[in-house]
Amino acid sequence: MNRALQPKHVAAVIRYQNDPLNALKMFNQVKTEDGFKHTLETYKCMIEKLGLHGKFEAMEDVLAEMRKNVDSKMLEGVYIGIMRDYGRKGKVQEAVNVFERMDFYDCEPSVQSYNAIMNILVEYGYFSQAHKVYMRMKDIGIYPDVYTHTIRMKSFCITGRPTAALRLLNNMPGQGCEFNAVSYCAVISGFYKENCQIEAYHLFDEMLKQGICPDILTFNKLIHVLCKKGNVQESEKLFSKVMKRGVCPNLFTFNIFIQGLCRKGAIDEAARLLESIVSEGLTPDVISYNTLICGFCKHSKLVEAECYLHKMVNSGVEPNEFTYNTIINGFCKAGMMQNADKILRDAMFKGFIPDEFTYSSLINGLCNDGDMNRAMAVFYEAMEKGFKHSIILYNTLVKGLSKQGLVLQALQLMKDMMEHGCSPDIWTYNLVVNGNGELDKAYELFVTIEKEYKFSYSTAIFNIMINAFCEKLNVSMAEKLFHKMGGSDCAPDNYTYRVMIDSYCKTGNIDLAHTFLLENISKGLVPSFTTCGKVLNCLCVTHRLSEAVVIINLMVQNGIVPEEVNSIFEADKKEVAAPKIVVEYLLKKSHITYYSYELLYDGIRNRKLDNKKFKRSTSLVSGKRVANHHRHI
DNA sequence: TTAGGGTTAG
Repeated sequence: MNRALQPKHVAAVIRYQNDPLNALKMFNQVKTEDGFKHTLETYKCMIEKLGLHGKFEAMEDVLAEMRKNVDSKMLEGVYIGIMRDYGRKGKVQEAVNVFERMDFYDCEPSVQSYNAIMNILVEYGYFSQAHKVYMRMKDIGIYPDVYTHTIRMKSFCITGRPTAALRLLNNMPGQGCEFNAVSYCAVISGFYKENCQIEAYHLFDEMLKQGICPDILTFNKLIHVLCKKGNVQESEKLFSKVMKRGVCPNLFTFNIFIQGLCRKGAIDEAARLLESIVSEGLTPDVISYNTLICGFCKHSKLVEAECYLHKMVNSGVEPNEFTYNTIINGFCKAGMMQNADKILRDAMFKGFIPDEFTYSSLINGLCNDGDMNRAMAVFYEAMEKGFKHSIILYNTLVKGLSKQGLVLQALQLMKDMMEHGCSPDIWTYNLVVNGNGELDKAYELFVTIEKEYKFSYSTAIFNIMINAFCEKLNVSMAEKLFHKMGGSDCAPDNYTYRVMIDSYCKTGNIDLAHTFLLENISKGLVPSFTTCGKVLNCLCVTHRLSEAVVIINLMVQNGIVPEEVNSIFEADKKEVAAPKIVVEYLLKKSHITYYSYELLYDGIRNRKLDNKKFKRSTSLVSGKRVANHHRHI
């Protein structure tokens, strides 16, 4: 009979079923149908549906069953999909596990799988792990493709090194990969992110001149970087260029521009742009309105925000939870709690269920109003509604209590949260300790927390305190804490050193600034150019030139150099040029004064180089910088 | 759906 159930029908039903567990029920039921067997297609559909909805346990069960019935070699696509699902939900370890077990289950990962896991690692900031995957892939003999390179460029851009990304881009053709608009735009947005507008625009131009033009999707990503900074002008400049090449804006493009105008503070212009969308043959959607409403709220134009809430409803666009939360938060921030309440009630009448965002806005607003009783009531309501592990809700109330000077209650809340299995984070400590702005009490409190509540301290918590004292130029208290760190298990990190060195420079204690910088470097931490520059200025002003030159050389030895040094491949040239380049770079970026620059420039030239010491160090320059960078992650 | 698109809270 030809009427038998076919896999493609089953797959279609799974796809159209909204509830993943209902789909699973059906999936299991059809197994009992006479003569029916699940295929790669039906398994894949089922796994995709469960993964998309985060039903990972059920998904793993189906996967285990699939392994018994489908040839392992065919499963790479399924594994990649599962990695993506885990990645989307932030389950990075689970994604890695899937990747690591592919071999075991007799499915050899190809470049696609390597790319997939590398991308997840980079997205979540595990740069050194991503690099290890890359190295392993090369060791095995798999060739990286244009995706691999783009992911690596993205990793460099996220870590603020667009020049390194550019070098990668330029090397691609030599490795048998043609670059495309996506790889170009990754580097261009990397430069924009770092405010290197000239370099970015130059590269954009170069791309177009080569006949490579981004499609609207790639272009949108690029201008989103700019618009998030409120740089609409530059976005428009790029926009007119691609328009000439036949690229058409879509609704995403408009929404990105609306966001840019709002960020820039040109809300009325943003509103006009929204109105003009229709004349382009498109229709503003809920995100267009939400973005604009958010803009009005951020600029305290609550009347206009509410006006657009009504406008969207009248145009047939249904507000969603973003809309309500945005406008409720707007009213709460403005101290208009009654208005917030009215919107909330109307929204709930229409079926809106308050979530974490709503509760935190309300608690924040009530605290600012000084209405602690209601704030607590809303907080406990949220706890009952199932937000027991919400660090943000705890922090919101901790902030409120601390600001009102109710520090003991804030501490009690901190204790409660720990008892509920929710660990306080840096925000919590910061709020409790600095919340009421009375620093003299803060130290006592710090000690109290330690003794009475037996909280385990971390470097980050010490840093909060040290920074607070340094900001008030109370260096002796900061020192006291710094030494306390040595007595506990919390090692000072780069941030601790930066803060300490900064305040020594500010208060004119050059000896200690100098000592701390040397200690910082000797511990293998990498101080920033800014920090080095500050100490160098102090040393130069007091004519301690030889000590300053030693620091420049230490910077070179430890890879604290601008990118261009790494592009010098000949060791001899590098030896001579690196200190000079460092000094010039420090001046260019205004880390040192012109006075210091002149002294240092001569100092370097006149100093006889200790060749042995130098030779040993320069070969480490590029490698060490990367290693240090990874250590911070 | 292997790299590349828009909105909310401490």
